[in-house]
Amino acid sequence: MSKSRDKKKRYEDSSDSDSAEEARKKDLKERDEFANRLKQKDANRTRNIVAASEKKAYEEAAKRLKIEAEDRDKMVPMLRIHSRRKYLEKRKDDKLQELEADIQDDEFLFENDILTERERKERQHKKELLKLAQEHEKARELERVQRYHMPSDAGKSSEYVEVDELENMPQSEQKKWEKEQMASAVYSFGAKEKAKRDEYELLLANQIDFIQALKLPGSKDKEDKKPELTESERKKLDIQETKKSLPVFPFRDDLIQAVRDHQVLIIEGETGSGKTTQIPQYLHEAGFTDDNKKIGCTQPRRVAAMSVAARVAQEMNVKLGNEVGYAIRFEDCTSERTIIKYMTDGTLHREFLSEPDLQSYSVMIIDEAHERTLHTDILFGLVKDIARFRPNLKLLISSATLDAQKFSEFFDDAPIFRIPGRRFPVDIYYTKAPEANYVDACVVSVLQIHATQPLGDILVFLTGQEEIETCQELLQDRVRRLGSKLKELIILPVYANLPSDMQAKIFDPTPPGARKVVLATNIAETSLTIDNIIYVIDPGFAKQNHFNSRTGMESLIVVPVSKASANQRAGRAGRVAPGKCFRLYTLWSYKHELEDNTVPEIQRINLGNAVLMLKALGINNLMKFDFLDPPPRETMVLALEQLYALGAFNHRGELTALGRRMAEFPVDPMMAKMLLASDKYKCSEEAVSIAAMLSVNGAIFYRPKDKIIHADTARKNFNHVGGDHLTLLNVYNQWRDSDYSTQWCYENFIQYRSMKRARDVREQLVGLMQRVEIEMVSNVSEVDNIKKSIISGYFYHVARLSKSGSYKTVKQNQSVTIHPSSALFEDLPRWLLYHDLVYTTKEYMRVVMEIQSKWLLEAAPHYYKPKELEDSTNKKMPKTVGRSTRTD
DNA sequence: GAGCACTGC
Repeated sequence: MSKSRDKKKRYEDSSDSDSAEEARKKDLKERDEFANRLKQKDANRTRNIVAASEKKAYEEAAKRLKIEAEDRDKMVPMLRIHSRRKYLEKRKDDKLQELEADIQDDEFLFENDILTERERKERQHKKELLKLAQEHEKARELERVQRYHMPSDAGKSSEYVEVDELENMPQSEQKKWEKEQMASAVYSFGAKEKAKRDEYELLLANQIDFIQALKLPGSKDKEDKKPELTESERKKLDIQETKKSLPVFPFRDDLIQAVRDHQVLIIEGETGSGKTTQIPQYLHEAGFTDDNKKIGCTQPRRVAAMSVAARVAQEMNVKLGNEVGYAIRFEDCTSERTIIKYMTDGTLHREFLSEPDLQSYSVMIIDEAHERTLHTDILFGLVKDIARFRPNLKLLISSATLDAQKFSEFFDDAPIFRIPGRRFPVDIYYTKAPEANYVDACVVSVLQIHATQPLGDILVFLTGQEEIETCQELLQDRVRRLGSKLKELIILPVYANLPSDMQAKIFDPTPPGARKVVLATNIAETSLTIDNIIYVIDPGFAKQNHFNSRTGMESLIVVPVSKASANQRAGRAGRVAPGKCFRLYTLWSYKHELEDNTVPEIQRINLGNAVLMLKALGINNLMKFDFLDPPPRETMVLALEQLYALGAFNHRGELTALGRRMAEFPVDPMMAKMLLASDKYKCSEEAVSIAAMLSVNGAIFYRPKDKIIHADTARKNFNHVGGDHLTLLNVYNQWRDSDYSTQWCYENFIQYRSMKRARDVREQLVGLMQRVEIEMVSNVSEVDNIKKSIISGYFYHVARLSKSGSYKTVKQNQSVTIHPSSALFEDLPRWLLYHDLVYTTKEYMRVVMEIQSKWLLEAAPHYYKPKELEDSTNKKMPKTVGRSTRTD
């Protein structure tokens, strides 16, 4: 800690002369001039993109929604059965140790600091997490697998322990319904199990307080009366009928009035209420789009923004992209005529840079606010601020039930407007004792449901690809052994990295008499909605990314889910009919061990880019920015410190001309700096390609289990002596020379989907380079120049080989290792630049390249002092290290 | 000698 204080002092010492003051003034002037030029550009830019590129946008949207690249099918990784479990086990142990160490570090390093309430809570949360995980392990060691059983016949219902809340429940109808459900469930035990039957009990908890489905008014009569309607007329009528049948419809007039009366309104509504599609239309009909103003609505996901916009355009009988449009990254499907605009939250966040007061909007709706993405969290603070000086701007914050009160308080006690949803009740079952091994428990549960419960598809939530594949294997094996005793069971995996055509299989209708089991990651919690799911199995775990601002290291840990998340999962069973959710943990765990809500993203990630953006929007004191839940102070300090070191801020904390340019790029500040520095080194084409390749996280090289040797050989052909950055450049350039061929990717074990994405990112970056007035020039042969522009951004990420033969990061003195996938894995250059640090089995540097220490002085003279970069290992390297050092 | 939950600009 004292180290960082020294650092700060040093910055100040180096910049307090008169000439520095003048330079500062000049820089600020330049910055403002640049900002003005950008404004001018934006004003001149015609917004009528649709007219020119409507067809293209349509095609692209269709393509994106459609399944991508057929030949990815061939690249599907073969099932990785062996040693997967072992690997998982090993990693879990490591993660546990890491968490433990983290807590110890915390307590040691910050022992004497006065903790804020939040910091104290965070520490407490970590401790509880560790305790939980350890207990989970203990239960496993016991190997006494106790499983819950399916509901038996009604006569035996006294066998089930009723939970207190059930008794408190006022509606006896619920109870009655429940009994009926129990009666309909038939459970038959195997002969062997029958003896044990009495040992088991099912813990039956209360029903989630879901709102009973509203009845759809029958539209059939009316149709019969008017058989002479044309197809399109009937379609129109159907749309009107559907609109009227939505739960939000009866609230139309009250809602419009409430928006008129209040500037900020919190909309509390379950999914399926129709709020996302209807509210913007109501407000449009009520005249909120007069005077050329727009209604905006943000969504956390691209697909949602696109599909909702398409739906609303259809309902309003207009062409998508005209009156109703959407804007997402790489695609702007709006025009000057657009009055209802759907967009992703990140897009609106970016839009703030060119329109900081949202002047063109009369209403802004922030939908799905309870998901608490980084972008919505920042938008909260921004729109709250704007609302103060734009009294005619209406804000609607729409959220699921639990958070509404919190949002209301944040927005100065804004009124809450409640809209019922349309969802069927879901019975929740808990296990009596903690499950020892939840993958096994999932398999057993699936089979029990399949054997005893009425038909209906099953959704199982697991943490990742590995687990899903293990579970799939186990299930297939068991089903095969049971042979024809059971009905057909179709087992389908789904996770984000699965090729889209494989993903699409989960949407195929289940054949009559069969049952579908979908093994999914969190992707099925919000992003994908699968129809006909009646049963949900929830082990209660998920993977979560954590950023440690002290070490700058990221790690992915399996953690218990939150109550909100568990309820969201359960809700997936009640979309088409009453459902059942089997939780593989106890009611006690649910009540006492699960957090109410998932830790918001803003508290878990590196904030470099977010901080730069806010600064570019003129928010000067970020420590006082109005966050709904503020990020950890340390993360904030690290971000500010890095931005200062990069030259985005001057010593007074003001945004510099460089910083203003950096903010234009939707990338990490270090990468933005690298891109801007490429101008000086005349290699902007190369820098942009490298940046694009780095932006698709590590999913470039394809390495199927059965073709490891081929894949590795193919990969080595791309290796560049200069390091992994240049290897990536090689891959991109060769792909480009192949005319972006899919066949080329297949032959070279490269993932086509990732390359396509890199190309999209690259195109966008090139556009932005032109926007910040940088010429695109290519200079592939000048490798040192390319490296120098990378160093200009990433000088913070440097490690040096120590005497002991291991690497230490220069600033944090953290022990790190070259990742085995690196081209330099067997090489041990004295100075290394790494792209990122990730903790998996060890502390790894991913994507590294060799550098010369004198380049560091050139790139960041304010940051490194010559003394710091003296080689303490000037003599020969220890023999054990082997060949080394081509440095300096 | 390796492991990528999920979004998004």
